[in-house]
Amino acid sequence: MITNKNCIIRLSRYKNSLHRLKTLGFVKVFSDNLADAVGVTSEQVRKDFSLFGITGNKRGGYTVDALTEKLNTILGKDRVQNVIVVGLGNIGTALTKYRGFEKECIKITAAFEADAAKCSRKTAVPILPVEEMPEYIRKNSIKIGIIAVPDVAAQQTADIMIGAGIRGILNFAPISLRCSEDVVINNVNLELELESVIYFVNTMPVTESTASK
Amino acid sequence: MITNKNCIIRLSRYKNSLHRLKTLGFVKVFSDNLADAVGVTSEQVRKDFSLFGITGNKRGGYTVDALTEKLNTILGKDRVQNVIVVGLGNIGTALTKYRGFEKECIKITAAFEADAAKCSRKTAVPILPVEEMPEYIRKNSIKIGIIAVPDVAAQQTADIMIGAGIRGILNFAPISLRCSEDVVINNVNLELELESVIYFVNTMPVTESTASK
DNA sequence: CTTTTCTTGTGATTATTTTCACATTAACAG
DNA sequence: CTGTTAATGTGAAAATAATCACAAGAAAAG
Ligand SMILES: NC(=O)c1ccc[n+]([C@@H]2O[C@H](COP(=O)([O-])OP(=O)(O)OC[C@H]3O[C@@H](n4cnc5c(N)ncnc54)[C@H](O)[C@@H]3O)[C@@H](O)[C@H]2O)c1
Ligand SMILES: NC(=O)c1ccc[n+]([C@@H]2O[C@H](COP(=O)([O-])OP(=O)(O)OC[C@H]3O[C@@H](n4cnc5c(N)ncnc54)[C@H](O)[C@@H]3O)[C@@H](O)[C@H]2O)c1
Repeated sequence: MITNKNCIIRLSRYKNSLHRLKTLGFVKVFSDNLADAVGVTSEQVRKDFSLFGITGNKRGGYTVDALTEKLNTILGKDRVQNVIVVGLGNIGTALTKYRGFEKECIKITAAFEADAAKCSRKTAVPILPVEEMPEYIRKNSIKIGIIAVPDVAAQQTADIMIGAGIRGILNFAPISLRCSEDVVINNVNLELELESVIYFVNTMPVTESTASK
Repeated sequence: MITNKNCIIRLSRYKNSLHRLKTLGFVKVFSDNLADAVGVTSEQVRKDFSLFGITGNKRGGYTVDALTEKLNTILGKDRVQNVIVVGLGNIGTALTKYRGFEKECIKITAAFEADAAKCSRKTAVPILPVEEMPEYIRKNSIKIGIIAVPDVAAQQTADIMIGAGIRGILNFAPISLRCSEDVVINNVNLELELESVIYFVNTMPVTESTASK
């Protein structure tokens, strides 16, 4: 089984690039084209494909449509993936309003809030009281959830979600969630991402091209 | 020079954990404590410290205050880091409103928008016309910027930012930005992060503890 | 039909990151 | 003061990931 997250992320990027290449009129692509589009080497592209048994034509490259379909199947984009959001603050709202998920077969079916004043069943994505979450997860067999609650509430929220059947979590709270091995947790810590940029900028040697600016 | 991003992210995590441990009354910590808090091994903690010349006491561990200070210095948290945001839509607004950056010495000093209707010099963080951005960057020696504009505008925005002196970018647009080697780009692609969770959930074998749910 | 050209697919190699294993030493107990 | 214990610090080893190098085969050219 492939456990390399970077590899999966690259597959997603290839898929996105393919989409752009198709709109440019490409019918076939070479590993070079994808490599350039994504910013990796062509060997990396072929190696990634090789891991998933994706084959092309010697000298003929890959058919855009066939490749797209294979990638979509691998990435679960052949069917709609239902996702819930917990915590309708700044981040939760941004995600819920974002229209870009639809075309990726990701559907935010409901949001859950502790603050009753923010709840409403009339919005495009219903905002429900967090107490209803476990039942909702069970009834709708939801497997993926996004945590956008304050850090102090995050672990408890995760426990409830997992208890109800959630198997994968995208977590925006700046803490390391603890859970059993069979649940996937992907932590997106924006402060850390920014801090890492800051570190590298402060550390990087000043070169000719940046010195005078 | 350390180029391992994961290592820098771990340093940030250690720093955050230290803060929590201190509020719990810890004066000294062992590599074990930090390892547990962050979810890595204690060897990893010591190895990371070793790379930066951080030393503790045999049998005595590390003094919380001294360690915090060293980490803060390495991570550039000994002084305020000024950052700008470009694109005041869903994500840009969420980041600009977020109060958690302050305590991390990260200050969003201004936001820039193409839509004049969204601009205002009276908000807590001024929202300025994007035309003013290059001048602002130069005048205030801004080195770090966040891109939260639609994908089609992202590369152009990056070019303008870099041209004016920006050295590091946190990019939320779902495209691979191209730039010279001496600029740090950290791409946060939320769709990809979610897709990777979806992939692993769909792929992971169903175990005893998850089967019945 | 034969040769040349171009691109895939992958084993081998190299590089990077993590883990192991243990020498070292400070603190403590007796 | 001496032995024991519990931690650090770091080379060596292992695991993981990326790159290299090239055989193989399809398409195009001659
Ligand atoms: N906004 C950002 O730019 C940003 C940046 C970095 C990290 N984060 C992190 O992301 C998370 C969300 O940030 P935010 O700015 O959206 O916060 P926020 O305070 O705006 O929103 C949190 C929301 O969660 C709700 N909530 C609280 N407890 C809950 C519970 N138990 N169940 C359901 N809902 C609950 C609150 O009512 C609120 O609406 C936080 O952990 C924050 O640290 C946010
Ligand atoms: N919101 C999300 O949850 C989410 C999720 C995944 C990816 N993204 C990506 O993040 C980026 C921002 O997303 P969003 O939802 O905030 O979009 P949005 O459309 O809400 O906001 C974009 C903002 O940028 C402004 N803008 C456009 N061109 C500009 C320019 N050249 N200079 C300055 N400002 C400009 C627009 O006026 C708008 O206010 C997009 O690239 C999107 O694909 C967002």
